[in-house]
Amino acid sequence: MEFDSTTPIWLQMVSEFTRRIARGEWPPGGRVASVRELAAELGVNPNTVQRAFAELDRLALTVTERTAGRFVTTDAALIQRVRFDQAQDAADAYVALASGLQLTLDEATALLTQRWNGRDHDRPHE
Amino acid sequence: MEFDSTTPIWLQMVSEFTRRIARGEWPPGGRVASVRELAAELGVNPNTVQRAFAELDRLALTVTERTAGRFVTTDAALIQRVRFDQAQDAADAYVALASGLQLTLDEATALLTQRWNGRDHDRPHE
Amino acid sequence: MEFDSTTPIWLQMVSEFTRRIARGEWPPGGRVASVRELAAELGVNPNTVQRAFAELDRLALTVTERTAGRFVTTDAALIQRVRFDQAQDAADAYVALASGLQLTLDEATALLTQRWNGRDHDRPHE
Amino acid sequence: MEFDSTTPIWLQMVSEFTRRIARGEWPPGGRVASVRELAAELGVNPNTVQRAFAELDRLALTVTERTAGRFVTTDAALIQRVRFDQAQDAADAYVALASGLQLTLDEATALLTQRWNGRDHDRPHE
DNA sequence: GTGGTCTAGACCACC
DNA sequence: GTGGTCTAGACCACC
Repeated sequence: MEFDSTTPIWLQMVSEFTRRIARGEWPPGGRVASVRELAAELGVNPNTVQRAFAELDRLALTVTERTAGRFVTTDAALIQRVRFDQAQDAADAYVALASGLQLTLDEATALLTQRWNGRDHDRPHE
Repeated sequence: MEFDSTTPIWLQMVSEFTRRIARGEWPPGGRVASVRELAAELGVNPNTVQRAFAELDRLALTVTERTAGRFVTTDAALIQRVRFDQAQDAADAYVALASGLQLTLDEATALLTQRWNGRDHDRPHE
Repeated sequence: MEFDSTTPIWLQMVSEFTRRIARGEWPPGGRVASVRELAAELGVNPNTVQRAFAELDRLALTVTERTAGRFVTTDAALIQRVRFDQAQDAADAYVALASGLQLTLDEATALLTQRWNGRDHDRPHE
Repeated sequence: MEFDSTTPIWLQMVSEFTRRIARGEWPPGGRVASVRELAAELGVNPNTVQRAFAELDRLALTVTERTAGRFVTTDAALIQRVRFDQAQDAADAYVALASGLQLTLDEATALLTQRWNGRDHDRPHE
């Protein structure tokens, strides 16, 4: 994970971790790596990771069990809601760009279908 | 226009100006503001703007006429091609995000239609 | 029972035990658990419990009978007086907070009635 | 302001500052002392004060204006709501104590009235 | 080992 | 000057 310098790192981490939960990369009920582990892995201070998780806890996307660690929520409806929000944001971005380029909805839809079907199922690397 | 610090500014300007041409904000055959003007407006060094336009000239998206200034190409096919590339990139981004969220094509299409129809038609710009 | 660190523990125990007698949780004439038992239960040094009871004995709220153990007073008037003091302290605290919040007496009374009637009658204890 | 050691300092500050706003000690629209000033005054680290205000900002009880400082909200309805919550908490505490002492609502009300009318209007010190 | 809090101090943008 | 972020490192409770 790379950070851009215009947004606070902890906020970027909130977005990234939310995305991982929405995508199922961090499955419901699963244990997330410890604050210290993630800090080492991402090359940031544990306090910064802590701050990000304080927000995820507040959003109830993660729950903390004092000594056992931190876990992804098992609230399927909440995860579904987040997943929906993420999808909506993605759709809005496409709408903004496509309509800015003077595409019609039909053209935008056709293009979507074409790119969807032709997409790389096994991208070579990165 | 804001710049992120991870990519050279001139490259970000190439993208931005290309987008303006693709969207018709800079109409075909229209005169482009001078390097000095744009540099002042964007708060960057004129050399940086110059470098961006060197690239646009190379792509034939702009043409420089010694004394008269710099103009957007009138090559409709080229503009169309650029517009198409931009739309394709936007579609690909949506495909990547939506499929990452485990949406089906049908869901992605339905969401696109819904957000398209419900979008702000007269956002106050920003 | 939890202790805060700003006041001597034995003093906090005096308050707590007084409260129990005033509330009737430790009924008049009833035998009080031994110093050792209470110390173990509360996780404190027996000497600390002893000190608290020395004070309760002094206030005549408990009486020690050499061999039989320690008992809550049967002096109904004394218990009544203590109960009254406790109630008064509680009322004073409410008065201080409510008047600090610029409530009128009428508002404070109305709120009291409302909260009294709407309270949990069978809280699961905690 | 004194801190007890059982609750995080920043949380105690949230409570205290909320109380000040509810009581009108920090009037609506008024500027609050800077993070650095408050930290010095309260003898804590500026980061700790910052953390408390992050929460107040989140609750919209304060608003931050980048360079000018931080101000109490002018949202009268919000302040009213907070004031109401505080009063409710105070009433609940009284209800719990009084009912625990086996008082009837009539007794609790009578006691309230008595202590209200007899209260110290000009306490000598502290 | 786990998470949570706090301090000290640096640095940033914005004015 | 203002608020905001981040690091380094200590210390705590809980197991």
